[in-house]
Amino acid sequence: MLRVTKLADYGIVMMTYVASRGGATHNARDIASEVRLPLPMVSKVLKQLVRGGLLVSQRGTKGGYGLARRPEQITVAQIIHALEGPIAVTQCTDKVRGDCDIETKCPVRTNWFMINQAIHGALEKITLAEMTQPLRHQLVTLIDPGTRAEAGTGTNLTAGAYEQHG
Amino acid sequence: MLRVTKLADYGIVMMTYVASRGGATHNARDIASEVRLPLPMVSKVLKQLVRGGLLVSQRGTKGGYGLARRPEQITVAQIIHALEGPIAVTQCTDKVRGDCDIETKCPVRTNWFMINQAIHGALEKITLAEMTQPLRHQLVTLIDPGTRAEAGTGTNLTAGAYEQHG
DNA sequence: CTATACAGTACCAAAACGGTCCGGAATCCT
DNA sequence: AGGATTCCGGACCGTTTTGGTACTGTATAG
Ligand code: FES
Ligand code: FES
Repeated sequence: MLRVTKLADYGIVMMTYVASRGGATHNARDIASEVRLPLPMVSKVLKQLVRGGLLVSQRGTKGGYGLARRPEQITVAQIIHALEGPIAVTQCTDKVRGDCDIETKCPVRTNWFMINQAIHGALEKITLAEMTQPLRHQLVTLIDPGTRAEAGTGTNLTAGAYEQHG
Repeated sequence: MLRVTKLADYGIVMMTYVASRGGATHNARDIASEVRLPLPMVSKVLKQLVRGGLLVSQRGTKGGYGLARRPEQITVAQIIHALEGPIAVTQCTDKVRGDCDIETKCPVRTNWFMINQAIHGALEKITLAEMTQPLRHQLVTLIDPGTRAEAGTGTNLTAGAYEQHG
């Protein structure tokens, strides 16, 4: 699965909606009806996004929510982080010590750490500005194929722009 | 979070252990004591790995588990798939139709799909052979920086205002 | 025939998820 | 000032998933 929670999913949809409407402020009710989600849920997500510093809120009659900064400065990683905490593929990648029982014996810890870093770095590079339109840049491979072996199983992306280096 | 379940985590540790010991067969009890996990859990994971076609099993007195193919042919993505189903970051990336309620209105569907593909492709490229030793190849970027917009060298989170309010 | 070791499945507690609700607090309008 | 509007901070709760265990059955070596 490797799931992201629905909260984060909703959050990204909502952020995308706000971003697509320029910088104007929208209240929760409008957003809810626009993205077709129940108001309480939308409200909850918006609150967390404010806490995460991605939106700014204005109370009162003409209140609402607006982006905290330019869409180019808001990344998918930040949204996920705001809604479900730090990105950590396993429980052992983030902690420094003592959490995992088999830690010392574990031969894959460092590997997970690097995989995690890579995924995080990837999500960090996708901005809201890019989400408002279908991604047109190429998604390329994550791993430097220095040690490719013969793992030539198919199902690759059509990695056209693939920069080989080293 | 973007978590992988503990089952998959255990599975990778166990697969790595078996791979590091060449192709010999190991029984569940040995593996359990070696990776320091309770036997029933280890047994459960191993069974699922067999069903997923990653291990082969031999019953009887001298039975045990062994790799189904060479470590270079076994990928992290395959292990995750065997233990927790197809990799799908959101619920809407995998299904073809009708699952999501806001589907038609959703502007980020295709983007999620590509992100998902990229992550899957990444995990598909990490083999067991590489997991047995600390990754020495470089993890590189996931996104082709062709259409970078003006995201610039940023990561400047404290960019301050972006005053959009009236 | 018997001990060993995997296979399948059912079961259960605890945690996380998804969603709702309500009493405040700030802001605007009259 | 007073009320209407809108966000804020929680608590709350049913359902699903996760993490882990147990038990019965089947194949195999000796
Ligand atoms: S499983 Fe926890 S450190 Fe490897
Ligand atoms: S959230 Fe389901 S299709 Fe976009």
